[in-house]
Amino acid sequence: MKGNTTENNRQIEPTKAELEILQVLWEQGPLTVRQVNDQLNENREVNYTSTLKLMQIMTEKGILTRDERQMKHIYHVAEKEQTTKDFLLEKFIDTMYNGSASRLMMQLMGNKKTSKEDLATMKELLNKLEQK
Amino acid sequence: MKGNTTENNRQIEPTKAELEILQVLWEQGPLTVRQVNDQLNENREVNYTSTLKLMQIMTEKGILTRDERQMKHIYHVAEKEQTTKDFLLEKFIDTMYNGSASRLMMQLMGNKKTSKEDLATMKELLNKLEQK
DNA sequence: TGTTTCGTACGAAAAGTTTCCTACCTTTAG
DNA sequence: CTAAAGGTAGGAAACTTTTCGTACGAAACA
Repeated sequence: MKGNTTENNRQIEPTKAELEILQVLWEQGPLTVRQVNDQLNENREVNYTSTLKLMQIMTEKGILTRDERQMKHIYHVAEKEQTTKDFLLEKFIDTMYNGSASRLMMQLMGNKKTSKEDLATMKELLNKLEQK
Repeated sequence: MKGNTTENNRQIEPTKAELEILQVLWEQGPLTVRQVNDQLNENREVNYTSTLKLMQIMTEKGILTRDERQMKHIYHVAEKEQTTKDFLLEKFIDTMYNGSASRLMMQLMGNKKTSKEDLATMKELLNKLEQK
């Protein structure tokens, strides 16, 4: 009931572990499994074949594509980073703030972790936007 | 490695289904399982005992507490709504925007789904904040 | 050339999450 | 008093996600 052939145009929601891999690829561009795995191992211990398997699955799902011309396959992210992030942000706002971006904004401003610099930057951005 | 006795002060991350239940309780205040289940069934079919089980698990985990004085137990959210949302938002910003709130902001402004009203509201909020 | 190292593929175990069946108790209606 | 309705508890099945063992081929190197 998930991967049917007729309606495959819907964004795929990456799992937690998949998102970790996406983050690495977003930051560092197309990489081999070895490179991704090394990167992941900076944070936590992961077996090479675990990362490999996950990236294979992601390729099946269409989240990644790969260049197989060399033995060391090179993996690319299929969608644009922005597209995926837009989708995830939207979903987050929907479930957490009933779809209201300004409600998220309010939360952000009340949050102790949001720095003054962040707030200043936001203001600047809004001003620039207004001038358009 | 999860529910040890010494270090239990860390925020618990609700699963997807758990979040659904939290949303109902956040909106409607303390409720019985029946009430929560009815609410969930407005969106999708869920068996009563599934909801019950989930809420029992959430109680074990400390996400919910319950008043057992009546046969129909009444479930409360243990943490303040804001506390949990702060936590989840922070985690989201960490994984998606490297911890930078203003980067999220930028994304928000570029997003087609963010309405003009939202942007206006945000600006207003920032102005108010500045005056303090 | 033989052996060690590094790569992919695949299946299945392990872990995590969600769903629901069954048992049994309490309350309510007849 | 009895039957039906509605409640909790617990275990196990079903599904999803994550991890890794094993097999096997290609490349590097002694």
